[in-house]
Amino acid sequence: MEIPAKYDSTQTEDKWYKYWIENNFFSSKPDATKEPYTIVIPPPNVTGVLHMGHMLNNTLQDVLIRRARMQGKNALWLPGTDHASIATEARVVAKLKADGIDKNKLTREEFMKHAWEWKEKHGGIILEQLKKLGASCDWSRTKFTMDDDMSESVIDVFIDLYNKGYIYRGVRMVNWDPQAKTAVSDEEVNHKEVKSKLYYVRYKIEGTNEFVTIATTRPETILGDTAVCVHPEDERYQHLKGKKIIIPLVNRAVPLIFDAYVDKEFGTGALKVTPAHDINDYNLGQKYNLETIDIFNDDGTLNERAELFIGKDRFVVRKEIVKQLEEEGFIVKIEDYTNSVGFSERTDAVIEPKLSMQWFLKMENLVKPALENVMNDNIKLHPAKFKNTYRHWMENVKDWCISRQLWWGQQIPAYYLPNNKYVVAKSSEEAVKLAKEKYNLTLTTNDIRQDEDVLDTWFSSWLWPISTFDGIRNPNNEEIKYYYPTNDLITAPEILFFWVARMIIAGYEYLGDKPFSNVYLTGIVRDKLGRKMSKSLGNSPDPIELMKKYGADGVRVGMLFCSPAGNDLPFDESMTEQGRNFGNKIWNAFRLVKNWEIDSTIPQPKSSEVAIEWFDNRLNQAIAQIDDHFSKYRISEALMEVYKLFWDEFSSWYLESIKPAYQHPIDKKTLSATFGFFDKLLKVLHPFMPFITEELWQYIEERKAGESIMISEMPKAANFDEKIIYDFEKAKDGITNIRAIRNEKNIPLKENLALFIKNSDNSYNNIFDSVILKLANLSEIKQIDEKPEGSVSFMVGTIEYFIPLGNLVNAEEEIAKLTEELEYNRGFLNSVLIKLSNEKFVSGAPAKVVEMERKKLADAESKIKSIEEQIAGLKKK
RNA sequence: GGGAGCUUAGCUCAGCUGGUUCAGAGCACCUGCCUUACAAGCAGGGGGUCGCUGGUUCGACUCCAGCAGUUCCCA
Repeated sequence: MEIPAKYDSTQTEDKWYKYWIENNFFSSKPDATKEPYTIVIPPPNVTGVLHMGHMLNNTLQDVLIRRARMQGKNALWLPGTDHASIATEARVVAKLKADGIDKNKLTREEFMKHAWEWKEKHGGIILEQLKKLGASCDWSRTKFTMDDDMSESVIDVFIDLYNKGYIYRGVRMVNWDPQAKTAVSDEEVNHKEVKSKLYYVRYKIEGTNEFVTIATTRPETILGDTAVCVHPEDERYQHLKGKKIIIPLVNRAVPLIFDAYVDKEFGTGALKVTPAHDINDYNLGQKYNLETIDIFNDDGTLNERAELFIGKDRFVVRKEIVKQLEEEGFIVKIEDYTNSVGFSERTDAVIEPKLSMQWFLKMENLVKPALENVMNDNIKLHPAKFKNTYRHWMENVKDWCISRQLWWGQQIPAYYLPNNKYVVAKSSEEAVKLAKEKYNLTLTTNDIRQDEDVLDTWFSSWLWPISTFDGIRNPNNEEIKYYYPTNDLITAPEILFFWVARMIIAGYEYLGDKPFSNVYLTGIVRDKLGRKMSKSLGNSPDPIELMKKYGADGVRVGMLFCSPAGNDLPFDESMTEQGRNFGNKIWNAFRLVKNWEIDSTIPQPKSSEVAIEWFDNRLNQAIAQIDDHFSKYRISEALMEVYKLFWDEFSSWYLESIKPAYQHPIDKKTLSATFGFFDKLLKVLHPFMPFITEELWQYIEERKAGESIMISEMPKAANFDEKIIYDFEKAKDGITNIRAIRNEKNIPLKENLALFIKNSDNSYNNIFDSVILKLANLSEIKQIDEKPEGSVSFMVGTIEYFIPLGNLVNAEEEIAKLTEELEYNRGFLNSVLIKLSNEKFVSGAPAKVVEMERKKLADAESKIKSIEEQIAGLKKK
């Protein structure tokens, strides 16, 4: 097989991906004889397109899954998407609008038809994109959170939790998006610093001519005020105890209450209280039993309860009411002010805290096993620092608002009855039956009305590791029993609470077991300036373009290089370049080896024999280190280990050691050992760089149909001899020193040099002399007792090396160099002496440490002695 | 305002339960090389008072306290 001079990723990636698919390598079925290894994908938003965060996240998953597969496990990576109710519905509404269709004119059924059409057409792009990355998901199992079985699981869970008393309906302050006309979760609110005004408004005190002045950023809510609050110890207001306050414009008399919640220093120390439109005011309202006046419609306009400005938008009213307050003398002053305002993540509308009837899930009890099993490491978070955050959240958990005022999603299975009660049932027929049982009502399905709202998307995805295996509807089915608990979950810390934690809760509630054993939290991909990558900033490269340019392997490696778990990843294209360069290096190393002529009659050179012995040990050592990194989820460090192993150890040292002279053949033994190494290296590399490793592995020898590196066995770490590795390091040191001397003295590599070694303490091991001879291009290596004349020298440990250079040696330069070294060693010796003369050190430190210091002392003394001798020798001349 | 984390080379990060010449890696940088595997490369090299101040200890990058800066979470 002829091998192209350049690696072209565009020629290989699609080819091998197709090959893997055709051979069903990604598919997994329960198999009791094999250990399962399972990852469920964090389902991307069905409207989404691949961004850099997905790239990082899915690369990590693919690395883990490919490695597990090669370790002989039954590896399953289960893919899918979630229905993202708000995002998708917004997208569909916008599309309809563009087509001239108003959502409000459609029935629910009509709208859903449009939405499904949109989903079939545009959803799932992201999964196709993942294939470009090489993702080895079992595509036959692709799930969607609104698939019939998945939806049924969600509804079953709702009904079950309701029947257990965990779900209730209640009025609560929620984050209201007046544009999308739905409640959104805390996580879907972005807080931004906004320049606004602080309005000082005076409220008359009933029955007096006195006023109390409050400060507010939202004067339009004055119409909903039902109290004024001051600090109980604020002397300015003591005399007003028991008085009523008159709300301007609407002339409503409200109580003055005293509560330490108020900050005496802020504004005037007097706070207007609007329980319907501010969460803190709401709490005060609860505490003091205040009236609650909700003055807003769902779209953010004022309603009749406001009495004034009815039908006008909240921001219009803000301007108009200030004008009117000014005219009527209520405004004291207006200051510039910066405050934090919540915006909807989806529509960017200003969030309105709003009281509304919603469905809630009681969290207090459900949370207990989820907290406990993370704290005791039954479920491990990587990095572990997230345990703190997790605990903090779980200990302060609030009830989960699970209803959304949307259509796209699972409709809440609650049915309202004519008697103003409701029942929760799987179908309207069952609801009718329940109504009969519970309230003795004889009804038809036409007499009842199902709740309009849908469930929060997270109320689907929290079941993901269970429902994808049908474990809610059939908790004893073969699949769930085999694959659950899954092994690793790879996701972003941002969703630790509202997805990961909730999956853990659901896992313990429904299967009595954790959903996964390890959670690997990735960092956030940022640009060079440290900004989060986002569409609106336009600072994110297109991953598909990036893969075209650098190859999927290159991008994978580039992303992993600087992404230790939990650390943000400041992305720069130069990293993918480095990844591509690595691929190039592997390619060329392979070409070198592949193109050697073999001559089975020539004997194996000594240098090759020892180099093979060394690399075999070094390889096993590296594999052990890589295993260790993986066991600690240090994926980027595992990659770095492979990178250095291949580039430095294998290419720069091993291949150079065994490389035959130009146009000379290689012996059989060496070549076959080298291909053996290559085979192992490619396997270790495969999880990181699946495409190029497959391409090259197929080049090593003719493979049969259906053979692939991705289903081959991952090399296991064998024992290794540290002494050999150590001796080779010393040999490298020697070679490097000689090369430096060549550099410095401008001696070309072609010119032979001799090397003399003075081995006074007999610690020199000559095992790698043949390699040194070859790589440093020496004519001889000789052990001597007396240093030779006219030579430059260097030391490795306590061994002295000399290279005779005749008149190339500049005595002055040598003396200067040696003197500097002498100074350093004397200083070092001194520090050791101080330590050893310290009585407390000698008696206090462990014997081993003291012994080490004695050895350092002896070594330093011998070094100093030989340097001094050398200097004396040079000076004699 | 409450909580957690981080601060080591120009950049991104390792450095486990204090003790080998322990101050590391990759990239970037500098010098010399187009040496027929690879210039997307080869060979060699420089660079850090481990945020600051104290404490514990024979010994601190490592443990403790305070301070400063920074990030995140919650409010």
